[in-house]
Amino acid sequence: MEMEKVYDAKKVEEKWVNYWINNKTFSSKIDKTKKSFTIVIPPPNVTGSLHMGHALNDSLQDAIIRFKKMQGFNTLWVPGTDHGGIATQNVVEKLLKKEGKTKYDLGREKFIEKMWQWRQETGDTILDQLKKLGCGLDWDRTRFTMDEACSKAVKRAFKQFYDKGLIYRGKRLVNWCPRCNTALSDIEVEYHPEKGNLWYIKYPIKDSNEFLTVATTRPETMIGDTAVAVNPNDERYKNIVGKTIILPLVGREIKIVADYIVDMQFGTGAVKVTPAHDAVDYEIARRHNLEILEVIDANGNMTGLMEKYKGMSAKDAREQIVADLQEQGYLIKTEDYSHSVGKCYRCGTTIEPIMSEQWFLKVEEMSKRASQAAKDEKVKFYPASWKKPYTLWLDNLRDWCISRQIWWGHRIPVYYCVDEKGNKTNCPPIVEQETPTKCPHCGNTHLVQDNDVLDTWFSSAMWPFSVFNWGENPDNNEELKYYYPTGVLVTGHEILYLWVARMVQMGLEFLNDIPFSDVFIHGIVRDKHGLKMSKSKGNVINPLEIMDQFGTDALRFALAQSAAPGRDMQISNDSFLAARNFANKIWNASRFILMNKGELDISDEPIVKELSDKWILNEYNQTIKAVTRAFEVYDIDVASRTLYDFIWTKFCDWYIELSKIRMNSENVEEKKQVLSVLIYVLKGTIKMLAPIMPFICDELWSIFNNTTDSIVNSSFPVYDEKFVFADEASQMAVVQEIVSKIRNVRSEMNISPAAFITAKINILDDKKTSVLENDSEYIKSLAKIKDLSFGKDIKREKNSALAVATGFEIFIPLEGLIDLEKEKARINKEINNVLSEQEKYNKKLSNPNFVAKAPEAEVARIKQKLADTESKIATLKETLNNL
RNA sequence: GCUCGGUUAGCUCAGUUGGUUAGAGUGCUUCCUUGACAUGGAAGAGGUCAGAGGUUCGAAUCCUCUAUCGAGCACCA
Repeated sequence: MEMEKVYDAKKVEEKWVNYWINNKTFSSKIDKTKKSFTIVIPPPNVTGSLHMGHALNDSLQDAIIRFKKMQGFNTLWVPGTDHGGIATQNVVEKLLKKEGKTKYDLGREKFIEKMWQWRQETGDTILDQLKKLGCGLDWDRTRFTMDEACSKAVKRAFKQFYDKGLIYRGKRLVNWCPRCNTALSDIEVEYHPEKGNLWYIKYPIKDSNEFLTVATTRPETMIGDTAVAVNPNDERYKNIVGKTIILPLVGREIKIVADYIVDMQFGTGAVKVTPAHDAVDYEIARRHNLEILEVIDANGNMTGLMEKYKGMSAKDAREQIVADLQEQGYLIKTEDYSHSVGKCYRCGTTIEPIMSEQWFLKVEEMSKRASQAAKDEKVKFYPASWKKPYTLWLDNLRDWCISRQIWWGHRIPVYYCVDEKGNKTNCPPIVEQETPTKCPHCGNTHLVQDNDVLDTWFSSAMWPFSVFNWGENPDNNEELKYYYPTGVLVTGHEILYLWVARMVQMGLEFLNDIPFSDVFIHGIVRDKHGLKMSKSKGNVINPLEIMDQFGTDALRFALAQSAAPGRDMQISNDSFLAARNFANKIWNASRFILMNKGELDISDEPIVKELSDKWILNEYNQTIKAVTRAFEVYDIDVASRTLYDFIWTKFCDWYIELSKIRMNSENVEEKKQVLSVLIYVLKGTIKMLAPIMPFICDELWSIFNNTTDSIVNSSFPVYDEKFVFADEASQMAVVQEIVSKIRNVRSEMNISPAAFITAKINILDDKKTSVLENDSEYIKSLAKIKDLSFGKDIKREKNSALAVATGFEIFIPLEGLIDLEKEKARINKEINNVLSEQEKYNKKLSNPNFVAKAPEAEVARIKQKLADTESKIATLKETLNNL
C-alpha cells in the first residue's frame, strides 16, 4: 500500500462517503439482542444550506452515534428536513416577487404546488452536504415534516388534543406580524431595544377642571382606550379612582380604574388602557370587564373606529394624532425614550398585538409533566445549567397559539359544514384524522376545511415519534417500542423552548414517556472576534470551503475540540490549520510504522518487553478511560484534546522516538516486538479517534487490517487493568527529565543538533540508579549521546556544562573552551528557578499550622521537594564557584 | 430589575473532588532539512489566574461583594 507523504483528505473522503452509503453502514433494524441508541436529527430547514452551526451540531451527533455503535449499541440516527413554515414560504414569496407576482396572483392551490415543486428542486441540498460531512445517518429513513407519516401524526395529535378539550378557538390578543400576515406564538417574538418617544398627554376629568396625565409610547392607540389605570396604593390618585375621563379627540367617556399591575414609578403612574393592542392592557381589561375596541387591523392600518384616521397606517396615524393632540392642547411634552420592541423572528417586522380569532392549545398539564421530568432528572441536561431556564419557562407558560395565517404547512384538520352559499351551518366543527366526506351531524356533503395552518413547531414537536410512524400506528408499533425514547437530543440553546421543551411535552402526552433521556446543548460558533456569524456582517465561514481547503476531518476535529457543552466557541482558520496538521501527523506516524512493518508478521497482542512499552500502554490505558468517560458525558472537546495530546506528545514525540532503537536493530524479533506494541496502540487509538475524524481513521484502519470493513464495526477500546504500570510510569518520568535537561544544555550552549556528545551522570539518589542501569539507551538515543557514563562520585571536569535533575548531576564536556560567561549566566538562571521553588516550600514548612494540620503525605511530599531543591542549589552553587 | 454563565500567556482555550514551580495549541525568539511528518523536531521568552474581602494550614479552584462581557426571563404605559 503506497502512502503519500502528505495526507490527501479529498481523495480519502470521497471514497468513504460512498462506502458508508453504499454499504448501508449506518442502517439500523430492530435487533432485540442489542440495546438501541437513537438520535433524531434536528431537522434542518429544507431551504437551508450547510452552515457552521449545522456542521457543529451534526458532527457532534455523528461522533456520539459512532461512539455508541462501537460500544455495541444498535444505533440509529434518523435524517430529515423541516418544512419550516413561515421561513420557507417567505423564500418562495421572494422568488415570486422577482417575477412581479404575489402568492395571491397564484391562489392557494397553485402556490402550494409551487412550494412543493421548489422543495423538490432544492430540498436535498442540505442532506447531500450532510453526507459529505460524513454523517452516519440511516438514509433509508429520511423524513420530511410534511411527508405522509408526519402528516398523519399531526392529524392524530390534533384530534386527540381536540377531543380532550385542549385545543380551542377564540378571539384573543395575539402577536401579529403585519408583513407575514400571520399570528405568532409568544416565543416567536424577539425583543430588540429601539429608540422612540414617550408622549405625555392630558386626559381631562369629567365635571372638573382637572386633568390626569398619561405617558405613552403609542399615542395612535388612544382612540381605543377604554380606561385609565392607576395603582390602588398611589396616594396621588386615590381620590380620583372611579371618576370619569373624557377621552381627547374622541370625546368618549372612560373610567379611571385601580390595578396593581401599574407601576407607580413609571411615567406619571397613570396608564391609558388599550386592551386590543397591549398584553398588559388586555389583562387589565379582563380584570375590570372593560370593553375591547380595535384600533389597528391585520394589515397594520387604522380601523374605522374613527373616520378621520380610517385606513391610515399606524405609523401615519401616530403622527396625525400627535399633531391633533398638540393642536388641541392635550400634548404636554415629548421625551426621547428607548424601549424594547417585539419583532417577528422570521422577517424582523415590528409585531402588532391585535385581537384575532386563532386556535390555541392549553399547555398547563403538559408543561407540568415536562417540567417535572427535568426536575426528576428523567431528562438530563448537559450542561446541567440549562435545567433551570427550561423548568422556569415551562412553569410560567401561557397557552400556545398554534394557528398561522399562511399557506405552507399542515392545514388545520378541522372541517365545517356549510350551506350552498358557503355559510357555516350550526353543525359543530368536524375533527377527524381522515378527511371527512360528509357532515356526521346532518349528512351534508358540503364541507370546507379551516383556512389556517399549524405552527411549524407543532409538527417538529412530534419529530421523535412521528419519524417512527406513530401517526399511522400508535399502538403495537415495534419500531417505536424499540427505538423510543431516543438516547440524546443535540442542539443549540436557541431552540430550547421552541423545540426541546415542546418535544418533551408532546412525548409525555402521546407516548406517556420522555422523548430522550439526555439533552446535550452546545454553544454557537462565532468568528475569531467573538461575533455571531451573519451574512450581513460578512464574517460567515462556509464549512464546505473549509472541508475543501483543510479536509472534513480537520473541520470536524476543530469543531469538536472547542465544543465544550454550553459554551460558545470562537473559531478561525488557525483552528482548522492545526486540525489539518494533526491529521497529517497521524498519517505520517502510521506511514512510518507501516514502512517498518513491511511484510513482517506482527502479533495482534502487544508483546511487552521494555520500560517504554509498559509506559506507553499505561498511558494508552489511561487515555481509554478518559476518552470513554468524556464521550459518555458529551465532553467531546475533552475527548478530542485527550486524544490529541496522547497521539502527538506521548505516542509520536516519545514512544515512536524511543522505538527507533529497536526498529533499527538487526534483530528481527526485536523489531517485531516493538512493532506489536506500536501497532496495537495505534490501532486502538484510531478507534478512539474514529468518531471524531472518521475518514482518516477508516482509511488507516483499512490499510492496517487489509480489510474493507469500516472501523465503526470494530469495538471501542476498553480500559484494562493489565496495562496499569505505575512504577514504570514514574521511571519513565525520570528518563524524560534527564533527556529534557540534556537537550536544554545542548540548545543553550549551541551544540549542533546533529552532533553526538559525551555525557557523564553523577548519581546522587541511589534509588534511581536502576533507571540508568536499565534505560540509558533511551537517554542516549533521545539526547544524541554517543558516550554515556554514570556512577557515584563522578566529578565535573573542566570545560563541561552542568545540568541538574532530581537525584542526578549531569556533566556535558564541551568541545574546545567553554564560554564561561555563558555558562555562569545559564547556571545563575537555573539557581534562580530552583530558589523560587525552594522559597515556596520553605514558606509552607515554616508554617507550624501546615505541619500540624495538613495530611502527613502532603507534608512529606513537600519535605522531599525541599530536600531536592536544596541539593540542586548546593550543586549549582558549587559549580558556579569553581568556574 | 431578576437569574445563570464567563473573565487564566499577545490570541483561542484546558485546569476533575482545594495541595504539580499554573498547562496546551497558536503566535513570538533561537537552532535544526537527522532515513514518519518543515502540515515537522528541539529549546526558550511570555501569566499578581478581572479586582477586593473572607473561609482554610493551604485558594485559579469554596463563599461574599465589585467591575466587566454574554445569555435567558420579566418590565418597558
